[in-house]
Amino acid sequence: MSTMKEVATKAGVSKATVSRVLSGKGYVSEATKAGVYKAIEESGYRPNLLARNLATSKSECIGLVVTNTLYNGNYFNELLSQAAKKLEAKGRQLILVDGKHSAAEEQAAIQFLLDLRCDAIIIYPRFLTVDAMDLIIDQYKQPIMVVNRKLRKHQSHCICCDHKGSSFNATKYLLEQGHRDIAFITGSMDSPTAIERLSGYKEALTRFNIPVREALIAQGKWTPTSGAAAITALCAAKTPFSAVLASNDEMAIGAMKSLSEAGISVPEAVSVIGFDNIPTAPFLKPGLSSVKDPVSDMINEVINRLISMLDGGYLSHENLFLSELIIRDSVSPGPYFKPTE
Amino acid sequence: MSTMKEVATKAGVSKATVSRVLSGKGYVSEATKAGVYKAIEESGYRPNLLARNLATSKSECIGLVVTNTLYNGNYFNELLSQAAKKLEAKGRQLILVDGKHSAAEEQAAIQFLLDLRCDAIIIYPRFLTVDAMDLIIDQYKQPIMVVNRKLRKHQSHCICCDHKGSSFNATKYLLEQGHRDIAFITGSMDSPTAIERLSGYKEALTRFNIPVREALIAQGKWTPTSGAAAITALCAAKTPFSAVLASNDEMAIGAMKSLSEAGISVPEAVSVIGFDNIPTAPFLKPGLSSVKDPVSDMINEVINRLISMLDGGYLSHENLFLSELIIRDSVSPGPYFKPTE
DNA sequence: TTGTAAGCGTTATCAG
DNA sequence: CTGATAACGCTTACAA
Repeated sequence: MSTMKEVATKAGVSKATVSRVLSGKGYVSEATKAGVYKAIEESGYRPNLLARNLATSKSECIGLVVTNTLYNGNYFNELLSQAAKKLEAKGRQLILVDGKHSAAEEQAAIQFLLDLRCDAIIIYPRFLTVDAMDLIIDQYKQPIMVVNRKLRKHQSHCICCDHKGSSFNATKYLLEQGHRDIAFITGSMDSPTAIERLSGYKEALTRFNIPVREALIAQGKWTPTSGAAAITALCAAKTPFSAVLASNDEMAIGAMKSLSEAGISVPEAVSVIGFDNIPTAPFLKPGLSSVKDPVSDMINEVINRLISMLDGGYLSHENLFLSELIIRDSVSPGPYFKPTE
Repeated sequence: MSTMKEVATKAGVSKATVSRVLSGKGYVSEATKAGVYKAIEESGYRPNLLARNLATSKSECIGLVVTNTLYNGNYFNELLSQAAKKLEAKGRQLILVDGKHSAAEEQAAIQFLLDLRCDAIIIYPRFLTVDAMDLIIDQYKQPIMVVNRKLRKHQSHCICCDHKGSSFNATKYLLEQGHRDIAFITGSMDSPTAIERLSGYKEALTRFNIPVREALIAQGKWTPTSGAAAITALCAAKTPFSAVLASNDEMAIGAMKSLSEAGISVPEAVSVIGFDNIPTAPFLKPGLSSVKDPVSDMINEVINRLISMLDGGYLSHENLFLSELIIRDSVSPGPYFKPTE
């Protein structure tokens, strides 16, 4: 592949002139400009970004780090496509790299992006602690934003969804409809999101003076299969429930399947609410109610903030986003599943 | 951030020695090695990948180009997570870049990766023609593999799924079950995949001496909503059908919803088959049959081939993959929807 | 308006 | 075993 030097000699000018033509910086006469373009055409020249970025210490691209274990599910899709579209509109390239399976690898992925001199970085962390991230942000000058985790030190470098609040609201809604026996399916408990959602559920019960019963809480692992299994476990526990709050839509879908196989109709006998709002969920029959996670809004905010750090512009300070409850079918406290009858 | 030179002076050696220690190439005495490591620790040194890659013309990473309009749906998730996991196992980084909205931008994304000196590139094209891609492969020395498109010239640089064959098989299956009035929901017709699936359907009908009726073919756009709309259109056309073949699962799900809202039970009255096998599909009630697209197998093959081009190793030559038909509920020719009765 | 030359941070080839 | 030194391809003062 031909280099700038070759273009230069072919056009009968110096490298510097070619560089000027390409970057649009500095004065170049129209005549030589034309000559340079011609030479570029003829030689099929392509700039070497490594060299360019090395010389300038920039790259016009923004990195995103996500663990490959999260490369599934609607949440990730929403995150990725929003980020890409928004950045496309801002004229920058998004590059996604894999955070793999450990804090060390997640850290390495960030380093990789940093070492590539990405202009800015977005982290959707899975293994790194908030302290580790605070440290990284301290260490490097590139703007870094963290999604879905509340940093201790660099508060303006993170955006969170108030999972606890959303979960609280969903539970409160069910309580207000008259439900008193509400089962809960957790996510993987090594995830902060799962923990927050569980605590929102517990807090709402407490607020309504309803005891938290462990028999009504089943462990899930975010997947449809685990949601189905949770229902099986719940039924086996012989504690009646009239509603189920699942920590995500995939598990809610699995739960619905399991319920209907057990001969329990949804939503007549039991109301099911999930989180995240996957695109096919509204098409389930019977309808699944859902709590819509505001990923797109969060990503928008993240990118706006990154761009303003880069360009220096308006900086909003909204840090915490709340989910929106979407009720698709009537959620009633009606006659419910009583395995002990 | 400190450079290699700083580390070198701090350790009292030359840059070259530090480089040797880091790369493990060449002999370095244990004593100096230790000194270098100590200096690295103390200075928090990080290698500059731009410089390294510029000097070596490699990057230990593999690029993937996909248009952001495809950053949704299960197919993409499967593609991405397989690629990441497989590459993780092979010790390389996957980096995804956005092909955006046109052939030019798709081309630019490839150039970007090439210019970053990615070791190899995987393209899941949306806008580029096969000829354009054949040309690119000619032009650059980096190994490039194209997924889901049959190249004219570089046959060993592409992997395809036989969408026509799969669709043919699914239709054939329905025909063998006794179905004679099979409706078809297409994907977006600007996509080769959509065209192939439609032609497989038509060919199967023809093979069974059944006329292709346009009234039984509805246009979809890959989304659940468009699948639902297609059913509405089909019903409005007043042509009875006993089975529906939808060009993907999302549309099949939408179709099922629409059917049941119209009071038509699935699968008793109508059998529905989709393509691609999304994770929540098995949890739908009633069950959705599906044709599983072998994305993971294809990606595996792509990466194996890429790695062998890079390392020089065994090179298989399987080019064409066929989907697997997954029947989840009985597909019977039973009494069916007769809007004209 | 254009050319020269000094970086950018590595690697790699030679000598020593 | 280690140190100079020349690349790698581009940008950017500084001169001319």
